[in-house]
Amino acid sequence: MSSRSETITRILDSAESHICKKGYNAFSFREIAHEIGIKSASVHYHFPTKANLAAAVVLRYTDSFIKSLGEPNSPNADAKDLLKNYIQEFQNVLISNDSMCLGGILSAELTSLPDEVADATRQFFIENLRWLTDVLQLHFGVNDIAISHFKAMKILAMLEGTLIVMRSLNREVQFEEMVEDFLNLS
Amino acid sequence: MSSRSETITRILDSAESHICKKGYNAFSFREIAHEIGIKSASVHYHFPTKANLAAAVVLRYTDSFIKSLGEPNSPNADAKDLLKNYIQEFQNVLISNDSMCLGGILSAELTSLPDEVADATRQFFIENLRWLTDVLQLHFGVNDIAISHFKAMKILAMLEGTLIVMRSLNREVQFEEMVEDFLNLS
DNA sequence: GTCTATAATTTGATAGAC
DNA sequence: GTCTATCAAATTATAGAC
Repeated sequence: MSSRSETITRILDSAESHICKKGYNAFSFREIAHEIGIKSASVHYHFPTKANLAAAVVLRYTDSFIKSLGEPNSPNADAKDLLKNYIQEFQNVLISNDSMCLGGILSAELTSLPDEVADATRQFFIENLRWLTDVLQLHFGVNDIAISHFKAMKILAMLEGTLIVMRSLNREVQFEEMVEDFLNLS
Repeated sequence: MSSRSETITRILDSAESHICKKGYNAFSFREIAHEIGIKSASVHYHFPTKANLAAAVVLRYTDSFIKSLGEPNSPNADAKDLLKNYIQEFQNVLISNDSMCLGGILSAELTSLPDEVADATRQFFIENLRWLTDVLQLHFGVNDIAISHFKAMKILAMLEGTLIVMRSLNREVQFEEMVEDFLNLS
């Protein structure tokens, strides 16, 4: 849709990478500027404040993440493939070096975030939960809305928690086993 | 054992509270000093560096957390009570205002932490996993070590993830339902 | 759109008096 | 053990030239 300039894209890419690795409070405009070969004042030209930049990062991340999951309402979507793909997205985060899920790391830091960034972070989780709930209701016959919400929460929490725990324990995760677990929908 | 001075205890308390709420990169010596009514230079007298202080916080937290869980080897320990108590500890974190599990928030920020703090954080998870694995093996007859490790990881990840997700979604968690889930050990 | 220059503030940390 | 005073560095952000 809106064709962002190359510079803006590179700023967002760099900021996203830094936030996923270290969080909101450990990256600076100078770092990002240096990384893409401009000065920090030029970053401020595109994103007036740090909160503004971080919020833009989260919105783009959420949008691209949800879009990558596929449409739960699509009639020919395979139910288990949808969930497998979802888990695969988290597995990708684990594989990409020293990174966390953007939503997960920001949610951990939530109390220290500017409102703008905290709101965008909450939205990430709301949209994830909505997608998961839709999949569970449409494809797994979980009609009770309280139950489907609980199961969706369980899946999301398990994946975020796995990233958190695996960050400190360098053990390789058996994501395959987790997939099975979830598909059984115990 | 070592009788720490009142001041040291208050510094550690304040630092722990700040880290649990905002993470390592969003608290300062001045904040803590002001909170307990001394000057930041006096905090440096007790803890030379920020890394030093944070590491001390994590070590104390881990020690007290594990101790509070009860001894898995104790012959008269009730198996389900041990696990229920474990989950209760996490529920307490959720109830205490705007707080995360110290290990969870630091693990999210791991790449931005001084080595000293990162190492202490890893140790928190190692000791949690050891305790959980012991409980599973001693009381639930999970003899296959790979399986008990996986189940322990699942429980720990689920609890850390629940804290992360619930921080952004202000929904009340059905911990009771989770307890049932875990006790079934699906 | 990018730059130089700089303001205003905060931070981790140290020296030395009491 | 706590204080005052201060440093050196980093940070977010702005003004104004090109």
